[in-house]
Amino acid sequence: MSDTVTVTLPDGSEKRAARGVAILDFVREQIGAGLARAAFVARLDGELVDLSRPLERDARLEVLTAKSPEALAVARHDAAHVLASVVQRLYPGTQVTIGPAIEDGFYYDFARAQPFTPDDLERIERAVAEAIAADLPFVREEVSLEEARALFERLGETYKVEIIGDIAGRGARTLTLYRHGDWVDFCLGPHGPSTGRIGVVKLMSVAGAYWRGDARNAMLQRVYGTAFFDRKALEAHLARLEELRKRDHRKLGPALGLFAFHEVAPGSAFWLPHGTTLYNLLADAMRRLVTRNGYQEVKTPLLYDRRLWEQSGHWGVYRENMFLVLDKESDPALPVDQRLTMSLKPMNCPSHYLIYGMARRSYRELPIRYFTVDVLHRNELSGALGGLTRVRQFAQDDSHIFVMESQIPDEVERITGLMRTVYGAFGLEFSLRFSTRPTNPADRVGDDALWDKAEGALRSALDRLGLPWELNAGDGAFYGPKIDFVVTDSLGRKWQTCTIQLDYAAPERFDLSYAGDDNREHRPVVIHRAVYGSFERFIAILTEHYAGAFPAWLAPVQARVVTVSDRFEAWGQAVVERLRALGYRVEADASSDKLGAKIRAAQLAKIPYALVIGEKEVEAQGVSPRRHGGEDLKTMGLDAFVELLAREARPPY
RNA sequence: GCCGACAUAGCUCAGAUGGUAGAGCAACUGAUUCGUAAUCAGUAGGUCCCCAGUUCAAUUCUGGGUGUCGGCUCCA
Repeated sequence: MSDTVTVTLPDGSEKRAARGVAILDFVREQIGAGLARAAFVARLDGELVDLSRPLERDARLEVLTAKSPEALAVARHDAAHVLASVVQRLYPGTQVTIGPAIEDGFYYDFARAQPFTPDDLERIERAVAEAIAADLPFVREEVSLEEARALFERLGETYKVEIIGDIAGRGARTLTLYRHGDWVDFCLGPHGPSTGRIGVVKLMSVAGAYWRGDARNAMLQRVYGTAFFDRKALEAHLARLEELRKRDHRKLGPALGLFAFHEVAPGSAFWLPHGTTLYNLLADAMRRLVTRNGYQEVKTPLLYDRRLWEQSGHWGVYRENMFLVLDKESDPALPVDQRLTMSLKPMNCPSHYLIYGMARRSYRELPIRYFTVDVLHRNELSGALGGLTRVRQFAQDDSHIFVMESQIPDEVERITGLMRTVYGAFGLEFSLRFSTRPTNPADRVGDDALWDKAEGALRSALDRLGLPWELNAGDGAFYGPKIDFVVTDSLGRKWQTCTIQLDYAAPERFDLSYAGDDNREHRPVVIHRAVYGSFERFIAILTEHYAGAFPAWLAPVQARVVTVSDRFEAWGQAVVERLRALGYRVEADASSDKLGAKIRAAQLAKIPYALVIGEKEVEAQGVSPRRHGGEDLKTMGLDAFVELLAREARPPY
């Protein structure tokens, strides 16, 4: 064996290195001292590794500095270790568990009877800063599982010992320890060179978290934090959080008169006049769109006998989430669960199956596409509720499409076209996620053969679309695999909204059929799909995406007339009436405020147009529109403005 | 549901070792008649989340409840 190895750098150049030399030494000697100082971690043949690792074989090497996002994730994991080390010093008896880097930061879960207080957090944060200032190197060591087990048993770290058991169960023979100072943890790594390289750490919050995320397990104390290589980046992150806070639909919604919540109906919104307008505009646009695409709107009952849910499978796997209703005519001596014989619908699907089954269907009718906007109820955990995004009552733009198997790819493509139309109209990017059968057989209906078929069909439809998608194994609905659309808003946040789900099980359960061209009965396949997802969630996303300043076609109030003084009220009123007569949503500011104050009020109400009316406008029988944001369009005749508004207020689909 | 924090005027927030509370904005009234992000003055507005308990006295302390917020595996 040669005593040198060949190292290929990202630019394609090759260098020879002594076998076994540490990456950092190689970089310093063969590339440059500057890069060696800036280096944080390395990527060796695609795998992130410590700079202290030796070069043992020919490999591709990439040096990552503080500029790379991967390095930041490593630094955050470093920060989690530092956090754990100071917590164990400050709070003896606290056990460590896991502490990964996550999007925007990291967390660490501690086993400790006493929760951390905000004061504790401050104290811990100071100690973390000291540990960073001490600039302790991270030292990697590989040990046998037995050694590791002995070490952590001696330290009394029962969770770590449990994890070692899992690792052993996966067939590993060794694991790696990382030390800084006198503190040790085992960890896949990699880590940065030393604590001093982490930069600045800020602890964000404390929270309870179940061990392994399972409510049957012990409650751990989770500390969330974030870390950045420099203070400016941290401040930019905090500024972004502040921007998110300002755009939060839970603040903007009530402030703009869109919706509100009341404690007597947790998880169910009250739609205020402005919000109802917005809701209806979205619903109307969707109705037009789907009608043009061959859908038929139907309305179905809200309350059903449990037999329906038993047939659909909901009673078995979804009952926890359903609102059950007591049958008052049932025998009071019976146990309560036997008297709860009705349920509010949590989904529209079974009712659409019933409609399908109400007539004999021919292959010539397919695809049959039912569309429903009905109120649905799902009993979410009280602690999981929040704003419009986690609610108990909502409505979907819900459809179930009955197709022949051969029609699946076309239909998926057609649905994707709807998604493009709608999301394009809002300037929302989306990506696709393919979710397959739930891992636990108890969480799904239908046998494996059906799942194989459904997953295969959806996958080939995906391939035909040619859009990039990622796999989300085990996250399918209980009745079928699905394609989720993940939307990215103006702040770069991702939201799961629309969905396409394939269902071979339901037609079996409901004995749905159609007469084929062979004059024999066949099973249709059901496609579940929603474009907005739920109106509630979609309006939350749009509110934050637009920061409450909706485009003219959606704005609850499209224009507000602001007069320079009340001498011009007559023409102001005439303008309001003319525009209203044409169907526009217009109001007047009749206060005795000065123009500047009225403009400010219109701006804060996020109304697309303030129509300034003074002497000039009365003479010209026109208005001077000022767009939200400040653009002054100068005086124009009322007809010219009507034309402008007509263009902008036209629904884009 | 579980862990933690929080709950004072429509909104944003002050406040008192336990002696029933204030500001700014908004609202209302009046004056002002004004040209693109705040005219001036006055008035009114409170079950200090709810229910118990302790106390001469509870918005404040204790207990229980409700709601909201941050979380509850992007698995060493």
